[in-house]
Amino acid sequence: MRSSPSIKQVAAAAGVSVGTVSNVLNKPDVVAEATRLRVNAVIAQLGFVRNESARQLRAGSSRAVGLLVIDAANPFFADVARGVEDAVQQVGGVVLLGNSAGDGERERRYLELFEQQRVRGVLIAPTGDQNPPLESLTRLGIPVVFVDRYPEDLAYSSVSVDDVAGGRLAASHLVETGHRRIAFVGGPSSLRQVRDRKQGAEEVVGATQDGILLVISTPALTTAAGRMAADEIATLDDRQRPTAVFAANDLIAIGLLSGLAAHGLRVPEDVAIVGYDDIEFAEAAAVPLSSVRQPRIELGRCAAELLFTQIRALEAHRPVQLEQVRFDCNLVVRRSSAPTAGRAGAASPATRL
Amino acid sequence: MRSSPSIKQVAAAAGVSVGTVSNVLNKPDVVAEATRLRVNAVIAQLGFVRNESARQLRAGSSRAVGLLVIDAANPFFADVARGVEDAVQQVGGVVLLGNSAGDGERERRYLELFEQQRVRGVLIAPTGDQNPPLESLTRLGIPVVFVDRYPEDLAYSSVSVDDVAGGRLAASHLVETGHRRIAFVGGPSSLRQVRDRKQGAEEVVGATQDGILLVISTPALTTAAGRMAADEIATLDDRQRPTAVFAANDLIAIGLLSGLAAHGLRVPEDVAIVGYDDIEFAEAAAVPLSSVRQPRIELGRCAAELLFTQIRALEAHRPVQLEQVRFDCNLVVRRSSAPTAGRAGAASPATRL
DNA sequence: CCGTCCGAATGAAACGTGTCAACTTTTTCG
DNA sequence: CGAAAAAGTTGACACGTTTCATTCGGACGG
Repeated sequence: MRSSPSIKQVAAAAGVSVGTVSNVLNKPDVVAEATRLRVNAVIAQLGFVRNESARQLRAGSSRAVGLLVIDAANPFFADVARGVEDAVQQVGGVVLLGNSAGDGERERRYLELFEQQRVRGVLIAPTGDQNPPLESLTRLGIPVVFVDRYPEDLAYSSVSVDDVAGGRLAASHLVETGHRRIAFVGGPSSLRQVRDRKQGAEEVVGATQDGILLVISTPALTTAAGRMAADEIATLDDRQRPTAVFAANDLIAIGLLSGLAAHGLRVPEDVAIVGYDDIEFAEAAAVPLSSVRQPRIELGRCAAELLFTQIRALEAHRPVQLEQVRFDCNLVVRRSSAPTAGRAGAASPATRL
Repeated sequence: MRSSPSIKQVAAAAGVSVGTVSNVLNKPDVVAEATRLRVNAVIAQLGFVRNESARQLRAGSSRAVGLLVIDAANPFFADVARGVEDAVQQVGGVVLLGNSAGDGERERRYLELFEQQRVRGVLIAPTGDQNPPLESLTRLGIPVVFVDRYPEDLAYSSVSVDDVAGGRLAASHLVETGHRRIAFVGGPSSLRQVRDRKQGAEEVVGATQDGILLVISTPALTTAAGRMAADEIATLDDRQRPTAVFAANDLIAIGLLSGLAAHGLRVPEDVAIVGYDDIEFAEAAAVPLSSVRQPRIELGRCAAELLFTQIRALEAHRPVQLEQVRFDCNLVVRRSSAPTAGRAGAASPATRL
């Protein structure tokens, strides 16, 4: 057999009209029990599968929500996606997951796809510097919510974490434990997350008398990039080398960890490290990683909720209320940034483990 | 504005017929240049976005491929997904990613969704013991390829790795480095991957004179489950405790690692560990993890290719050739299973590091 | 000048579903 | 028992696109 029977064939086989079959499918309570059972039996027997395209064409709305992330392989976004999926499943929807891989072109292609599919709404972690092309979506009446990014023009709802504060948190910790030569490792700087975290660190380090912040740019937020950055750090002579690194991302941090180890540099004795995101693997890393924790799953779930309220408002023809939700982040200190004997922590009373 | 103009409105605005607009969209070369430019201008000006549902309804085929994995948060499957996505993108398709989370019910729901969407094909890493309900798909003429699972009835194409061999590889290594009390940690046993890996280990351990394989079942292949298994191992007294563990999965292995450390047990001195998958984080783990490496991305890419050949065959009304591709796996030895002084490795000449 | 052929454009017919006013049957109640 | 209300069912139309047989207007060859 090649294709599913249509509603019409089901109707014929069950001896009812197409309208009745449609009702069995969508409003089972308005059709008499006997009829409903008979139709359902025929449906099962014929192996009928409703054609979602036709449904959508007629009904004018899909059940899908588009989610576009920067890096689907990053456990941080995997967790965000899980939060989104949980929330969307609960209301009977489905998630179309796109991976822009930090590439504006791929981002654009996915958005176009979402438009053509007439998704109910879009959740996006934008990759580029300025907003991606979303006008077309809004013209179609498709609401958009930013994830992990605060839209400076406030034209969209958003769920985010204050990355500048996170950067400050990480840098303060390093400064307080006695570090003065600190490096920031991350990139590309087209990512706002990266810029904000760096800025936070700059503020803190700049406020010290003698602190200095080196910046090592990477092409992406991956372990491979972290390993390359480690090579760079290792080539510096002892006086130039930072005693601590703030990585824009746990993947970078983990790459640094193994890269530095390969060069015979110890963490935290020679170089302390603080990462960002507190992904599951941070705790289990070669040296348990200090990291700025974000509520990953909650971030996704909340973004989905925000999207739902917008969708409901649109459907009820009520005015759409934009909303900016900011979650708190907090620092989880582990061994990778533990104070060591050689470098007394100014603000930490206990200097040895 | 609320909804995109239809092809009809574009046609009216451009002073042509709908058929011509459709041609501009799909066969630009059959329409005169002047007309084409004019129509394209109108499309841009009106912000027309093609309705994919309508296209699909009429054309009868979608451009989507369904991918259903057991755990989207597992970096192994994230990499498989990347391989799939690469291949699908190349031919202008899109991927619908589903996460069964090891739950047969969710698996069923996603398959139903894929059917309703009339996806072009389905790639599935089945969760349950027997085959998931795929008859409906084949009835619809939607080809299915198994990923990371060999279908014993050979009713579907598949891309997999010989997990029994992988299990033997891991266990042999442990036996050769002198271990006799070995534990297998993993579950649920409804997963064939788990059963096969265990079987491979059993074969090897059973072939020794004095070897013994403990089995510790876990509810899932997650770090949390690994940590719980570590608790169990830690409560055993020294004589009962295995000197080595073969984890069904790197996530389990990483969980074990941190769990054992929390109980003061050293890896590999007290307990050696070998994992499975060789995910990116295995190398960077607290103790670099020995692991059975699978070609993750290649697995996904190959599965997609297999699916494409089936789709092409179906479209050309040629008979479909099923194909079973098996990739090799190999063992990557790192510190977590390095031989230690206390336990001379029978087959390894150097017993100390 | 006629017949042919060719590129270009047309317009109507599907595709499978949801909707809804209209119709029929059954139930209720005075 | 009959009228009115309720419950159940019908059938035609619309959604936006693709497809394809048809038409149109010229160019070309004889």
